[in-house]
Amino acid sequence: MPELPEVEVVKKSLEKSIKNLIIKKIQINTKKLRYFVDKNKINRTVGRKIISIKRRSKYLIIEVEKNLSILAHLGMTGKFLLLNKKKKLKRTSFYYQLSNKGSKHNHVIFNFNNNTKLIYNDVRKFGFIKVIQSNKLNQSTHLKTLGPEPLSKNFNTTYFKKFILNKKKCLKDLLMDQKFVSGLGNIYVNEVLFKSELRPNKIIQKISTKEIEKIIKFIREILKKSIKLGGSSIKDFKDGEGRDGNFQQLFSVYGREGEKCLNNKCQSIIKKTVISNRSTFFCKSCQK
DNA sequence: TTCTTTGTTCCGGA
DNA sequence: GTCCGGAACAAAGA
Repeated sequence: MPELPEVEVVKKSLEKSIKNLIIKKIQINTKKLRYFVDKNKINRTVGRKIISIKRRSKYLIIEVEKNLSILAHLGMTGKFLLLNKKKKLKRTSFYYQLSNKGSKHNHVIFNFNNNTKLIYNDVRKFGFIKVIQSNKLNQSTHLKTLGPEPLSKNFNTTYFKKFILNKKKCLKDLLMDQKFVSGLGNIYVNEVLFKSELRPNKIIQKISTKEIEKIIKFIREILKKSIKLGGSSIKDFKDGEGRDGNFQQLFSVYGREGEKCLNNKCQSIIKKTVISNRSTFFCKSCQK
């Protein structure tokens, strides 16, 4: 699943490959992704140069000349793929190989002035691509309610304490709340709570300052490590190979129901439960 | 056929 | 008004 680290890797990849290129043509092969695909609006970017690539939470923002931005979200299975002039996959900005079977899910294809192409491919069609005026991005429904970036200085102990005042949620729901901190998804929240040795269903009013510090520390640590690995695995990417193996190895609890806890000397088995309709994995011995 | 999976938005109830 | 939890959304594999 594309979570914050994956989107960050995509951003860095696109910064190297499509910045300063001019959009020559856009092929749109679907009427609807997560939302209606507005061909007219998207086509307004044709003829304009790409001036910056940004990430906010899990959103990717491709800014073009004259106050337009392409806002994209990868949803569950969205990915950007880059084709060079010989139509060979030059570098994927995400971890799936583009198979022949997968090409029917190439929904939007950007053609650039140097004959390279950027393909938006999405099997589940749960992602989206929109074009918005750059100076109105922050007021868009998608971005306006987002909390601080988890890797920014604004996300700190003081902020954490202030936000949870008079709130009743459990810890997992808090970390999943994009208004609290933006960009953490189910997988990383499971991982952070395991490392922090805290129960997902712990009531947030019962969390100590030390525990808050631990949570923030592990959020930063896990995200940074994942960004680093994502980057290296794209560099080492070879045709016909996904990066599934490497990617999965990162997880300490997610998807490990029934398996032994990975902490030293712990003999417990990882449990699975459901919180707010999301799979939740934890060790009942290590997480208090 | 039904269940599961993902993140965001929307909506009803408290 | 505000907070919170759950449903809906697309699509496919088990």
